[in-house]
Amino acid sequence: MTKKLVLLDGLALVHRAFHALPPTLNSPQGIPTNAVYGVTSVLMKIIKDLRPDYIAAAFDAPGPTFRHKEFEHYKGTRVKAADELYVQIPLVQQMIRAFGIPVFEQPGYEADDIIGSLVHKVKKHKKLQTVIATGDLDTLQLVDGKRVVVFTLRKGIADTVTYDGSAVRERYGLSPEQMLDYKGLRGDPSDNIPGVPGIGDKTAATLIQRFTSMENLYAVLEQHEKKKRFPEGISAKLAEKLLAHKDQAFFSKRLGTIVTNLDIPFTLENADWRTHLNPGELDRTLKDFGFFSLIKRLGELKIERPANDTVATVHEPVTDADGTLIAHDAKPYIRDLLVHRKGIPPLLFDTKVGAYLLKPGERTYDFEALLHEHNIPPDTNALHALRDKLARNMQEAEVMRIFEDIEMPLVKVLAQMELDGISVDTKILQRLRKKAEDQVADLEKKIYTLAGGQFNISSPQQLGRVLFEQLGLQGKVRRTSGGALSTAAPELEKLRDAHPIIDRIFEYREIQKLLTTYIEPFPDLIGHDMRIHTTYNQVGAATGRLASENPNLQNIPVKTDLGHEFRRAFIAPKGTQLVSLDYSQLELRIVAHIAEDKKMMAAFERGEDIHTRTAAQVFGVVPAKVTKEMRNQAKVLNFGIIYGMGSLGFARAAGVDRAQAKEFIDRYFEEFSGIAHYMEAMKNMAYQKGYVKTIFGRRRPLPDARSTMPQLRAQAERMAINHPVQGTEADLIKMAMVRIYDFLEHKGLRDRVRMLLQVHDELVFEIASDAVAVVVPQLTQIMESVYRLSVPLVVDAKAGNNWADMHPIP
DNA sequence: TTAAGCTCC
DNA sequence: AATCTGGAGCTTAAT
Repeated sequence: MTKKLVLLDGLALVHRAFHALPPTLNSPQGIPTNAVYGVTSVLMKIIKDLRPDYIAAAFDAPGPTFRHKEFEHYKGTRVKAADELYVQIPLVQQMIRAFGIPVFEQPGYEADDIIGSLVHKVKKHKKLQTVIATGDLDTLQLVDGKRVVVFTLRKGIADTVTYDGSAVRERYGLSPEQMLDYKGLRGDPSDNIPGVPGIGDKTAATLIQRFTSMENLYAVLEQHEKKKRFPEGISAKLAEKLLAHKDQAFFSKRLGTIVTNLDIPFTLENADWRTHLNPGELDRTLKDFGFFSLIKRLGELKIERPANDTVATVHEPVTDADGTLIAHDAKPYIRDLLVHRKGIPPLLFDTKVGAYLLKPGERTYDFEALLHEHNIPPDTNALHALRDKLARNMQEAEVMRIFEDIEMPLVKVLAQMELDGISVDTKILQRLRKKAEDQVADLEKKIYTLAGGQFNISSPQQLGRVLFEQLGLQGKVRRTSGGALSTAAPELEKLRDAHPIIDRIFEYREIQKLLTTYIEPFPDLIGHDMRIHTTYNQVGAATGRLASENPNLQNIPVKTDLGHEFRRAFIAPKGTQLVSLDYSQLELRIVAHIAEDKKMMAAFERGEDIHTRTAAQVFGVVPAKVTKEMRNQAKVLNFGIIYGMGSLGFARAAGVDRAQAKEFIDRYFEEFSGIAHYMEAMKNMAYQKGYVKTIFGRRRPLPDARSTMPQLRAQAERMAINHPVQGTEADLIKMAMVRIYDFLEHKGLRDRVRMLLQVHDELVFEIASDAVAVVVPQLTQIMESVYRLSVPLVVDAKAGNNWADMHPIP
């Protein structure tokens, strides 16, 4: 049996209802309720006509600024009307909840984005039809045949129309995906999407019908541009208009694209409204509003609790064992509680994180798969049963302390960081985009000239042909696994002197990367709060590190000039400072501690530059005699150790021959014998026990340490050497994050100090300017004393108005 | 979907 | 003869 999910676009329905009904309706308390009445009426019509099994509502979250239409509306002349509308929103939400329907809002995003993400999320359920109920047509791009349709109000609230895939084609002559191309050209004034000036409904539709997409349209136009003869039906004037506003058109398309990857705490269970509906409460709510006619209509609907045959397994969060909140992936749920300023349960048991601690490195921790793995029947008790099983296994694996003291308290911290987001200056972004685009275009031309023809520079295959065949460049270039000569940076580096095209390719790649990965997608990722909200994946990295996604804010460029300029777009809002606190040489300090290496410990104890000291030891000179080159080779050596590098790898990285590399490494292990011993000990442990662990007990299973395949075994051994170091680093900074959060909460500083980002050994804060001087030393102190190692932990503090221009704080 | 490439720590 | 330093995410081209 196909089930039906209805997604309500809350604000769109409110708008329609508000303007369709006379503003004379008032609650007994005198609050205007015409929109509440209208939405309730529409909702009952939806229930009657569509008979949905599941319903969820999405609202545009109120924020300090609105990016699109709301802001314009608000600024406009209808402030009074807007007030009367906005005051009803909480009431509408109250009414929707009274029907047992969950309400979702996410600061920084529009209801469309939430709906898009929910549509995306339920896609895997083949036997589910999704109906988007809205007052406007922005969501037509989400339509998918008959499986995702849009149900909209045409006029007033009684006249409705449903768009499935064929209805969209019939009405616009375009497929749902093409609605985006259409909008890109046509624009949408109500959404502040510019489009191409002078192109309206008709032209936009005709062009996309004929050329299928904007990409294709522009490809054709640009080919014809040189000949100054345009395809039939496209006048020179029209072509000129289109070409002149190409950037704006693509920007508009992007602007109009609905986000589909938000992490919303939605499950089909919590959208199972008939189960959650409390008839007495609904009745009372309707009476409170004075909607007596609706109470009568409600009776005619004959709403019944559904039989227990839901599509998915029950794993809605539940509150136990003593006020503990049990959930499989609790963070979205916690985020929701934080948004609505509800209390956070003091104890948490996240089964997803538990499963991860027991088996880090799995690709997914799917709830159903875990039940299967642990032989738990998928019934209403499944979540409890899984919790019990995981708890026992965690006790046994001795990871309970990590779970309870680090990972569970961290969930709330991450949820708050994700909600806060980091402020972005879109003007800087736009300026940089122009600059980068110009540079890329310029480089393209130069590369084509040098190559003697056009080709796709981004295609390694085509680039390889140009370099190695057409230009006949030669060198000790490695091959890719596919057998072709590699065009990766270290290989091209070898050809640098052979041809001027190589340098241009390096520049092209750098700028192209910055453009496509960071600059171009960012406008879409910025919420109406003008902030970027990343998501932290707590179960993504096998060593215990966090991963940042959508977007990844842990790999924002820093080394190159252009990358540095990009960082300038991450700003501290007025009256605040961005403050970065990073652990100095954290991984090497951990190595010194775990390996109990006397010389390395002594160097850190004395506050020496560790790479200079290493060079002094290895090369047998006093530190004052260490040259830049020596220090650099020592640095490569130090980091190589952490990663389990061999002599060949070191030779390559340090630019010495193999014999010399071996000599250096031998000297290193002679001098730092503790480290040599540590490495052997970890390989042994992996072989004997099948796992290694951090100083806090976080495990990493390494079954391949016993493999008979040398390749696999060597890799497992390198992981064995690296995990205790990288994993301990992760443990330490996570502990620091929890302590800092508790400190800020306890001191009532949460409004003035926000922890925004974690970048493995660095924390970035937004701090009220007048609090910086007092708070930063306190934060530094917490980080440095988070755990006592046999070497001191040192934190460097920097502050500034953006993430690029920061000055050290003493 | 995978491979190749680049970004970060 | 060759031997690929750990941990991530994201984009493009090619399949």
